[in-house]
Amino acid sequence: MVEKYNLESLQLTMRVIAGKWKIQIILELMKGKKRFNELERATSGITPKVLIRELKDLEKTGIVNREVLKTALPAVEYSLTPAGTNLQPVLNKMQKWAKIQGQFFHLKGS
Amino acid sequence: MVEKYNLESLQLTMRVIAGKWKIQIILELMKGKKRFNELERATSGITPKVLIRELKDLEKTGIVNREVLKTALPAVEYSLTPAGTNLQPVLNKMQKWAKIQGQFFHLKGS
DNA sequence: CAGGATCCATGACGATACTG
DNA sequence: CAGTATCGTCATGGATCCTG
Repeated sequence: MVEKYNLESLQLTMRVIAGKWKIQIILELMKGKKRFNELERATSGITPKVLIRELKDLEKTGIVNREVLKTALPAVEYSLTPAGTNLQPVLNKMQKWAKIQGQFFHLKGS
Repeated sequence: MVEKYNLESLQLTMRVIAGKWKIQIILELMKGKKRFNELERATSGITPKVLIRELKDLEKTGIVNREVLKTALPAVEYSLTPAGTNLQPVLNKMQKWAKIQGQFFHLKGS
């Protein structure tokens, strides 16, 4: 069945989870709350600057939640908002599609 | 239910349909075969160079099909491959998600 | 520990002009 | 009509170093 699409919201949705890091972070947070440095280690190779920017982006778009813990040392925990967990069906479909396309689907054979 | 995700294929899927033009083109082609200049008019504001590049990208990733017609004047028709039409469930879920997030979801309130 | 500043590389996207 | 060529801009991501 063909639905009625809103181009803008589709593009917005893409922007919100596209890029090199955002899905990685989201997948990581789907496992549960994570501290900043846990995320830093989990997404190997990311620099603090980029991680911060990505997290702020995800915060702005309502996908992750930021919580400052009142512990001895500064600590911050990130977690998914409902909007974030609602992304699962989207990712499921994407995953399914990729699996179906299989090996004849690969970028930059150029 | 949480599925097992493959990060790389998720990112690949995103890359394949992300950007300013690709979804527009795909949505247009979901209506049926289109000639080059039809696409050019449908995606208002695009320049030939960019449209070509986007179409080639979509061809490379197996999403669109390019067919040269043997008419008096040079004519080319583009259409979706099965892989292309298979994107519908993905877009449906994205659309649904965007709708649920509603107004409190907007980029760059910064 | 969490986050910021600065500088830099690259690729996406754009404008204009031109051609088989 | 369906492309190409050339040039330019800007956002994303990266490296390194610094700080409340």
